[in-house]
Amino acid sequence: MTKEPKISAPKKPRSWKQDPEAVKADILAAAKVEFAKHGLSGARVQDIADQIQTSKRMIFYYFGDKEGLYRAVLEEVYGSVRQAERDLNLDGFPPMEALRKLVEFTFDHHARNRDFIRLVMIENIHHGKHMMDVESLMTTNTAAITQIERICDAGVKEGVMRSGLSPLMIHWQISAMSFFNGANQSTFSFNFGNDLFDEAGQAALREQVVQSILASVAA
Amino acid sequence: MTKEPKISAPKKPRSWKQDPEAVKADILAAAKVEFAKHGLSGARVQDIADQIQTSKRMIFYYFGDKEGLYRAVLEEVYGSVRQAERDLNLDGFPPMEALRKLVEFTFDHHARNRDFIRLVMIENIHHGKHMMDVESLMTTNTAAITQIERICDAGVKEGVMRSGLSPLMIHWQISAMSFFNGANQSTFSFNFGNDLFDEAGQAALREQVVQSILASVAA
DNA sequence: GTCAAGTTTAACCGTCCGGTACATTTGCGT
DNA sequence: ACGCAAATGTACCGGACGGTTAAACTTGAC
Repeated sequence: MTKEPKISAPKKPRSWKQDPEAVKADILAAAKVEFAKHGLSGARVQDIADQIQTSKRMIFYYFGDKEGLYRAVLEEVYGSVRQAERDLNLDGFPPMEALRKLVEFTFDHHARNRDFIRLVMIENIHHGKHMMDVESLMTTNTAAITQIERICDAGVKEGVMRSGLSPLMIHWQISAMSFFNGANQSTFSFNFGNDLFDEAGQAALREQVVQSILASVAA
Repeated sequence: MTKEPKISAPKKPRSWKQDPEAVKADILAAAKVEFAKHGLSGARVQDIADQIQTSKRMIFYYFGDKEGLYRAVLEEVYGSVRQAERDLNLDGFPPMEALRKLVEFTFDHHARNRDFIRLVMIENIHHGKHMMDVESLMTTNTAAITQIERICDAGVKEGVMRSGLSPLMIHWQISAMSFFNGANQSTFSFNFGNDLFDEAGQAALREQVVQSILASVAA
């Protein structure tokens, strides 16, 4: 009842063999959960080690210190989000439909990845100072913006969207609402009730977000 | 250069007189800043005491423990926000204009109160568990919603707004964007550049938020 | 078989920090 | 003046926690 160890997928036998990559992956996965749950200072290195079949020592061995581990987690989660944005291809659809799909995708993606949201919240608490030290994140994230840019260009050309739209602002708006939905659920529902967060409420909210974005770009 | 003590406004002389209310207020003000800066586990009780003319001892004397102090801070900041929402009166204005003013007020209010935003972020990290223990916050916050409800009713009656609008969702949307603007500035600007956060960018963003809300309620 | 590099363990250390014990001072009522 | 309770100062404790030490084990190259 008290222990539920192991996270690693079945890879190498690894009973007592050396398999550093798997150990690192296990640590990273457990750390992601633990940092998302408790924040940087709130997370306990010992607790992370306890989650999996390894020792605290190994965490420092592979990641240097607690902040190094935290940075590795950031790198991983942001990397996969950027990848997801690159993979999303909406070029075949008419502009308004493409934009709708993009909003829905973003909304759903945030709803599905609460750990990501929490890690971003935590990083913002720290003024983004740790992600600044992650080399792979130093490049500006262009994929998400150019995606919207293409949609807008097409939309304007077809006469269904206003001209002079700012793809960056549109992305900001979509992110804002998708993010807030997960990030502030606790305090919002405490203050205003839980109606927006059951299944029906979330569906309505999602559609409302879509509508307001579409309405604000329509010609 | 190293010390900048005292926060208390000029009240009682309080050179070495007892003035518990002022001490409590000082502690609360310093704690608000410190918790907003570093989070619950990240904040140091000693640091809070160092900010003002008091000792760590007094903090535990008046607030019991660290979490008690944190709860007191939550109570104070949420209380003043709710008060601000109650004080805002837009009844004299035409519906669309009233809604515009409400959005602008909310956006600006969040921009001005970064400490509040950060404390709410922190409380959400903790799943809102501490605010649940604050009695004065146990009542649902109705003022903000009924305000919007009145505007919507008037708007529908005048034929300038759609019927079937959800005041709760509108409030959610306004909050989402106003909140995100302050909350995620660090990570957003790191990922997508700083254009939205200089003076011109903020003005444009504010207007964009207004426009998208108005567009989504328009008849 | 030997050796070095990589990997893992268990025990440990120093410090930070929330919280407390206890003495002391202050203001007020009488 | 005196007593008493509220308020404050000082010194300290105990445990948690990030990080380290030193030695052992595993593996593969030669």
